[in-house]
Amino acid sequence: MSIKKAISQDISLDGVKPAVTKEQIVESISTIEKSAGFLIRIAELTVFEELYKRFKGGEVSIGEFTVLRAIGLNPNLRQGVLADALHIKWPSMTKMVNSLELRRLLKRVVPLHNRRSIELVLTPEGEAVVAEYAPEFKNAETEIFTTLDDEEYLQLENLLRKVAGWPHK
Amino acid sequence: MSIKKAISQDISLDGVKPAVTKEQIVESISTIEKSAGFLIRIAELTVFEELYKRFKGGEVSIGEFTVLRAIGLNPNLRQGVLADALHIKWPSMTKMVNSLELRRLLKRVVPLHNRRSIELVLTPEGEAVVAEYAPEFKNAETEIFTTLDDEEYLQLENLLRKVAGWPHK
DNA sequence: TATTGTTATACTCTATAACTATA
DNA sequence: TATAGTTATAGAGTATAACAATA
Repeated sequence: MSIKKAISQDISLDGVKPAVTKEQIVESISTIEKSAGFLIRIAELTVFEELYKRFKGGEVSIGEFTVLRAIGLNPNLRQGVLADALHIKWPSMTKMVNSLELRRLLKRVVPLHNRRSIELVLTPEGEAVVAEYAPEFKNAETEIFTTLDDEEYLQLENLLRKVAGWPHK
Repeated sequence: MSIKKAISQDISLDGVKPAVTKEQIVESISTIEKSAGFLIRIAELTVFEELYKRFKGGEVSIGEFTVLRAIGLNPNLRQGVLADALHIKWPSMTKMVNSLELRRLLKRVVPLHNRRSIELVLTPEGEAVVAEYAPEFKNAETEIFTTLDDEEYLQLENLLRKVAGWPHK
């Protein structure tokens, strides 16, 4: 149930005055939301829930799609570098890459000049999966950010880049 | 290892030309980051990692602190309303509240006018925990958002509110 | 019959440390 | 000795459905 639905139901509960009024909730929100860190968490969950709807039951998870797309954009990206860039722990990345390799969506390549390292490339099947789900991802984004106009979207993007330590304007 | 360290190590690897150059990484970042949804995820992980450092080994987890603080700000908040507001599933909230109640940090109160519902209030011990960790949380925020000036911080806050569907300007 | 919360189960994700192979 | 990745393990968090109590 959504917070909005919960609130509207609460304030009309059986005609009895509720313990928590809409005004109290909004007040609490105003207080809690002073923390941008908290808001990032809530926004992230909002994004996840929207993406989850579109990816569940599909061929790849949201995380797997993100990894595959990153590899598609950066063929021969080193596994550890990719893990660090996406904030995925190395053991988790190993497991994910194992699974994706078993499903023939990517290949591990060991370069001659440094046989400790592993580079990742998509198979044609992997590229097909990226192509298939990219529109879903895009549509989810459109849905998530409907409340922002173009300028606000770009502003948000740039501010988040700064927070994450990525290149920005 | 941080992405920056990984990159700097990679490009100077044994004096051998690496398969992935810094320029390629930056290029990939520029492409991937077109997605604000993805960036919210990365920013959220950045926030989490900073908070995690400060909360690990402590009396409460980050999630528990967030719940306790919300209850402190909103005494007698209904359990389900709180769960929805924080995007925590009801079964998870039940388990967390069980644990917090066992540790005497909060109390469940069943109101007379609706004995299905459960209201939450902090115990004095719970209030002490909130008071103890609130500065840690604040300091983490300061650390996380050093790259933003005051105006940018407020902008980010407002944009995230819009995305999350919370009240905004 | 709808609401509120709990239980049970299975699954994913994560953190951590110990390990192998290579440089 | 340092780097790159893997394995093993234990814990936290989540989704889902079935359940009980109350309205």
